[in-house]
Amino acid sequence: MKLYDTAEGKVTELTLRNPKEVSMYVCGPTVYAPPHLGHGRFALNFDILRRYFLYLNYKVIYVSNITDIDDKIIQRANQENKLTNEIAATYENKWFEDMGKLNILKPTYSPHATEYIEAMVDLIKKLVEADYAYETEDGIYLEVSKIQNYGFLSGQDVNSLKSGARVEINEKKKSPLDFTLWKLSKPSEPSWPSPFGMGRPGWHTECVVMSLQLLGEGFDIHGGAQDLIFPHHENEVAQATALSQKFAKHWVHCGFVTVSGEKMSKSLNNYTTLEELLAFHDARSLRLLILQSHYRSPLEITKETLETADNALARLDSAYRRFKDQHLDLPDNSSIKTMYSKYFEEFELAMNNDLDTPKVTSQIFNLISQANTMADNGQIQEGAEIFAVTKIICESLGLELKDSSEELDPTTLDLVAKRDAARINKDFKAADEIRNRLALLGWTVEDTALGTRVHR
RNA sequence: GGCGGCGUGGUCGAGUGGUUUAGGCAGGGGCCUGCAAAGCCUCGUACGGCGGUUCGAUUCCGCCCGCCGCCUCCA
Repeated sequence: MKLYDTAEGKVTELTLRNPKEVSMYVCGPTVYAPPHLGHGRFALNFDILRRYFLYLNYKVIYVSNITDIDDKIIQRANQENKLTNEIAATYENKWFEDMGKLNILKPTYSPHATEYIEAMVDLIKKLVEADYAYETEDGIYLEVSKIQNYGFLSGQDVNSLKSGARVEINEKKKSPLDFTLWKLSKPSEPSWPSPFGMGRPGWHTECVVMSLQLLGEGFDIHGGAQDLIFPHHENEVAQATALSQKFAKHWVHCGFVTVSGEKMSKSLNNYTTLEELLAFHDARSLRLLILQSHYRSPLEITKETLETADNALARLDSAYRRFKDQHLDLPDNSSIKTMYSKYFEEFELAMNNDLDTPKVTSQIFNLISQANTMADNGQIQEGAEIFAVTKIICESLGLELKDSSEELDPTTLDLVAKRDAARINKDFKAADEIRNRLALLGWTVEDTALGTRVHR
């Protein structure tokens, strides 16, 4: 399988530490606010990658951290007059609630920063002892100039980094590029003991410690969104390098969600929360929309693009209803895979090419057309089998198809029955009136050879 | 200033050195249907600009224009 590797700047063959197992670390959220579409995208992109490994029968160890202590959490706690751990708990719950709605698999491990403080202190101690870190009046810093190859991940030349481009330079540091390992706390702030004084760990230290501890040296994939490449991931590498620890083998970064061409972010205040989106759209539409574009490209997520995805999804669901109603005896999934191996080969070929999910969605819609055409021509069984292929592919990407008529309530069922009766009596006026009523209730009626079908 | 990326038909969004098309959505026409819905068939010939390489470039190279990202916390 080929994946783009940020460090190499090109698509390369993915090699695994252990041939049957994939170890991946994906930087998780800092829990101080509800997740927005940008979070949804990266979580979905990496969920899709993970599920594809599962489809290929790899064992996947998926680690994604929860940053539950940092400046923003403290700030939020102060604003709301709450404890930092209350804020963290609230938004961690919100995170997993929304992730659940998006059908994102839970990480194998979700380590919390606050559970790894001792290990972080140990790492910082080693860095200080090895003379890679120094102390100032407000904390411990890593001295970047001592790191060989600093900048290799992000392709940055240390000398040409424009320090202080948009932020004030901290005069206490030896170099503006040096970054915090341990931040000494002010009296009112949450703090943990360390040989350097009471304080809290720097963000970049968290991820190195937790990834190496849970996955071990030389783990396979480290992921995140593109804004983490520099300095966050570069700084993680720097710490591992300083301690001669083998770090991630392969770096995967996904693109941003954009709003009118600009990055969606908290600071630009142009974001939409996942909750807001889910109030008006099927969560599956977001997944489909994300599958239809490449994970490294910027993606506009708007009312219009989501409505488009809603409609496209309806096409998939409608095929699902159609073949489900036939009540056919279909071969099991593994037989389907054998019988229609060429479609699965096509699927894998696309996915193996740096996750070409847009090509896969194109394949999915072509298969749907093929299945429908067959069924229209009386080849119901073959059509249903082709549809089964499609369904397996969709589900392997976390896209579940469903029949909304399963949610029918008795009142609606009664209306449907009355309309059927009217139609049998050729009382089309009455039948159409009922159909209009159903439409007002949000139900669309389909009269099919197998009876009346109603769906959202 | 350094590094990285983008500019595709009404729209979203892939991809590719050339013969036949990504795909979705929207739209036109048709079949089917009591009418619809769903489905099927069908129509629309696009790749920012200027050069270069080539038998041939949207696809490679150079330059230019426009846009965006990172160099601060950021998914």
